[in-house]
Amino acid sequence: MKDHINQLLQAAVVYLQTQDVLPKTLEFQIQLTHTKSPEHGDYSSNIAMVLAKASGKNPRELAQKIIEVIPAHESIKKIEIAGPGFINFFVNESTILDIVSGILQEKERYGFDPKRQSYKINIEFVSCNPTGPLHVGHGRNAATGASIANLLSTIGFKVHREYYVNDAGRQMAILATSVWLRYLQSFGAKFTFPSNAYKGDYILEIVETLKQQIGDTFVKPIDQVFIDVPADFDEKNNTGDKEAHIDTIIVNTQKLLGQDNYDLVFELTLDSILTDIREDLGEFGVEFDEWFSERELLRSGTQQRVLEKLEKLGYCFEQDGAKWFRATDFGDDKDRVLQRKNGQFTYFANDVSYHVFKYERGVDKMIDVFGSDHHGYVPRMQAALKALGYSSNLGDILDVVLVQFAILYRGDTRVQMSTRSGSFVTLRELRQEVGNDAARFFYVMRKADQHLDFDLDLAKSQSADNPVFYIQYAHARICSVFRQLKEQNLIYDEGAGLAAIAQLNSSYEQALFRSLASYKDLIERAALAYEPHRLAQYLRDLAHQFHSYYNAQRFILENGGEMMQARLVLLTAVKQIMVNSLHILGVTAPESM
RNA sequence: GCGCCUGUAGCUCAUUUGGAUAGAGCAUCGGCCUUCUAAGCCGAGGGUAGCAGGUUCGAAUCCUGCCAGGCGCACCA
Repeated sequence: MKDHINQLLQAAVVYLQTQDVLPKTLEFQIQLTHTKSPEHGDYSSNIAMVLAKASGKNPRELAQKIIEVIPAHESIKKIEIAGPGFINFFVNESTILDIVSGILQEKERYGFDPKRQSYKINIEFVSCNPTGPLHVGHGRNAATGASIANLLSTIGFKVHREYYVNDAGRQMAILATSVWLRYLQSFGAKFTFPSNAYKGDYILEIVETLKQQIGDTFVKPIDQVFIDVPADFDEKNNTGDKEAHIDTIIVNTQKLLGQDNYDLVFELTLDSILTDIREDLGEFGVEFDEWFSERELLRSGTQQRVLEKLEKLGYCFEQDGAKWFRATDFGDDKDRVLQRKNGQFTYFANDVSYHVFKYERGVDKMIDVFGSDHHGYVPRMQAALKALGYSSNLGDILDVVLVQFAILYRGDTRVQMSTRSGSFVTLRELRQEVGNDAARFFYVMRKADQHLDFDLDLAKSQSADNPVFYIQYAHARICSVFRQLKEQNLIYDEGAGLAAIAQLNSSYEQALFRSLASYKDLIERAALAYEPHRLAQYLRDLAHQFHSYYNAQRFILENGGEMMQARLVLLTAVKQIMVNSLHILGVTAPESM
């Protein structure tokens, strides 16, 4: 319907151009929106106001001209000029019928546009270092990324969900070493645990697994571990170097264990943490198509290839023995090192190659979901891809979604999170406390780049204050109506309901129709803007409209008949849209509560 | 110092990418259950959109300058 009105307007303006009412050279774009209020009709366009100046007419006058050349159409009831020059379209009942029957037929696929299937979108999210369990910050990234991915695939795009596993690098070496040090402690070794090592309880669990496999065979004398190790950082005296301290211990660890045994500890540690993360996310309803390993990337040697390509293009230079990328040529505020003077590639170089990897798989769009503390990193990444000449017909080849951290509250008091002590609030703890549904919903109900106050008490509360329960309750009530229907041995006749749908003309029903009519448009906008919070907002509104309707009118009528069937049809459509929306957000739709 | 983000009702936030009278929830006050789940509904009060300019038919939204807060400015990852 919307497309149709769009075409009518387009044709009208072009026609006026041929009649010299409007300049022929004029470029314009029709804007058509769902209206906020019923008195403004169903769709509204501002085109007359936009073109008023160029036509030399006042907006209302021009609007009148446009309306005059729009041919009569069966599905448009009337067209009005309102306010400063809006053109408002009122559609008739057949449009409502189209929308409702469309929802009933297409069900969970409603809103899916097959034309988009040829577009491949790669979305990378969570991607946190496998050095420990996910905490509540990662949870928001996971919920946001998953919801965006669901939105995009719901409207038709081919979506590839990917987790980049940072399993190379120094942090992983520190982790594996931490495990071995705890292992030694468990056999009675006495020493001060390095300040920069990982101290979480999960390390102890990994140690237990390790011991089951290898017993005490990896035990080495503790004094050898600390041979030639520089002093650790001392907070009191502000002396020592925690980085040099741990790095030397890592070297000693590898020497004492030998490569094979060290690898065994490393792999076991990595595997155990990745398994945990995978399970955690799985339970949270977040699935990935691919877990891409950084080590695989390094083995592929792509960095060298990327470096050569950038060099050939003339975007590299050498300085102080290192190879640099001229990022400032592409809008970054500093040039960036790709290869250090010791020959090692930087994390940035690896990340560029990773994106090259993704691009070469044949994607039309890459999306990265980052914590917003990484925002400084975005310009250099985009600069590199621009330099490599990557483009897309979906706009920029890389879009970055920045996700702000969630701040946990228990009522009014802020829950302190500290990674330093090794104890923090994990995603798993959060899920256990408030449940998956509340967590998924709360994470995305605010704009991603906005700080989120996550109130644990509220998320747990089973009351009106809690938007998740409010929405789920609406769904459960609809299910309950149909249960009652069955108990009373009444039949739901969809055909009869659809035929009688024009009888639904109360303000409650009209409001619900308007919401249903705008759903498609809403998920498209939410998907393309990467803004799942809009859907959360929509759901709350839809639930509210339903609850009002529920309180005002009865659905199961004593004499049954067309009116009852028509209302049941409306409820079925509302229920379907609720289920679809909740599914996108990863929230369940319970049939009873 | 430079860069990015944010500032909307007492609180937490929306505002369909510049549209019509800036809307929800919480909190406060007042009503509605012998009828499909009261985990609900209806009503009331509450606003100079940080401040000051500018752009235009029209600004919370775009531009400039201040003020306040957050984050980032590594041959770390």
